[in-house]
Amino acid sequence: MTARTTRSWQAIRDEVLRRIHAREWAAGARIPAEADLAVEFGCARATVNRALRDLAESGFLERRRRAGTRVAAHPVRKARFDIPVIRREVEDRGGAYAHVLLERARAAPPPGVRGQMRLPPGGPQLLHLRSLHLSDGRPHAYEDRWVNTAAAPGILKADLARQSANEWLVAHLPVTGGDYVIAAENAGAEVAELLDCAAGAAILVVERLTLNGGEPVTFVRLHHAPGHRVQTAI
Amino acid sequence: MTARTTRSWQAIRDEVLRRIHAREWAAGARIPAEADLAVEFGCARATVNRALRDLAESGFLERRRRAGTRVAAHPVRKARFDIPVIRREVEDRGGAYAHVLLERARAAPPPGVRGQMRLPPGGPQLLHLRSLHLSDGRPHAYEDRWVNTAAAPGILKADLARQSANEWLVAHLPVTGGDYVIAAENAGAEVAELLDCAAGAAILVVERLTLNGGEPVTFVRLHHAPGHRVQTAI
DNA sequence: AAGTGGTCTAGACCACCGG
DNA sequence: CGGTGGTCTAGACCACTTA
Repeated sequence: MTARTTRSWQAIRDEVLRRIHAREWAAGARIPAEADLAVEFGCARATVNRALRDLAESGFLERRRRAGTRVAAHPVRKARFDIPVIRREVEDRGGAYAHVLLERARAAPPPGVRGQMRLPPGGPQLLHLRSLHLSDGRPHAYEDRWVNTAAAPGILKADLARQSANEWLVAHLPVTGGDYVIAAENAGAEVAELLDCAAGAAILVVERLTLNGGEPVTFVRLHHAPGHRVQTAI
Repeated sequence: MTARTTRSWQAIRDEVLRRIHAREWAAGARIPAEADLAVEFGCARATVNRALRDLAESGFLERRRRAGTRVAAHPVRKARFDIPVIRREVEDRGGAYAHVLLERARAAPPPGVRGQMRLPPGGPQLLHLRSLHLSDGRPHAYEDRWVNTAAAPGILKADLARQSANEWLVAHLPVTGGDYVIAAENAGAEVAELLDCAAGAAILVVERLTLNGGEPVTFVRLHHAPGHRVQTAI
């Protein structure tokens, strides 16, 4: 039924998007209220609301009570990408996954790490883990991780040579927030040897801080082997 | 009113999330149907639907008709980040923005670019643009862009020395999809000179393909100055 | 075939906040 | 103050998929 189709919230979303792109509704301008659009499209206001809410989430519209809905003046594209467990990242690319635990020690983190983890200076020691993730036996990523054992006491009893800290944490602790940073760095001598590449090679570095209810759980730096790409669809 | 609060969709979402994290509902297990939860929470099914739909979007639940709703076996964190116009990226960091158009020519793209743009071999020439984005007069990013003039004819008349191609395209053409890739590369001699850094320095490279209704519009490679970080909150 | 999520409706109340 | 979006309800029909 076309009549039904043109009343679906997706159809309304597409029509609104068309008007934005066609400049029928100019950037920054106010668009009709939900109630008016509902009359125009011959549907319930909730249906219009669903469509406009979706467009607002995508960054095309800005909505405020009383002030109404406006076409975003500076449409900011938003991209989403997944942060999988590394084992899955490797396996999804068709590689056989393995990992090697290089170091496991309780230690005081350098001030920079403590700051990144939002922990006060002079706090307790943390669990320091260094490991190598392999794809088909070749280095995929080198991981340097600090774990706040106060937030994850159980990890002290885990066999991290069998199950990587990455997977243990995902399986045992919820993540309520954190930070994610991507940068490029030249491989130092140690990283170059671990990743079996030339010193100075451009390395994609991912830093990740994860929080559980505001409490810092772990901070990890992942050095990916040269050529690694983070990809996402817009 | 607490009774009202506990019936809001956010409250239901939080309670469901709590049960997942508390293992009351195990990973991979099926959870009660919407109708049952609506009875338990004393609310309308639409309210439960809103909560569960939100959790599914966040990756905590997997929903399928008839099969029901399950706790995601491998919770995949999803991060969102903004793709702003470069001018805004610079200005948001407190820099004064400027840009320099280095080259503007019609040319045949190398096969790799044509492939990335999903254009057939031997097609028409494209508009090739190279420019430098500056922050407080210092290099911020070097841009190498190809524009499919068949999809954006108006750009041939634009004064791209005044308004960057980036902004012109955002202002004149909708974006319906594309690809986004982040990688690390060693600076070659040309890039090093343009970005005023040492040859071989690790450079964060962003490749972006944008489509308009399935038609390729532009493919751009952005080489960011050393030290650049792409950051997002999880 | 039937259970489940996806969506729509018509109406209602409310929170917010601009004029 | 009053208009606007945010949300909730009770009910309904439908699409999909699996048992």
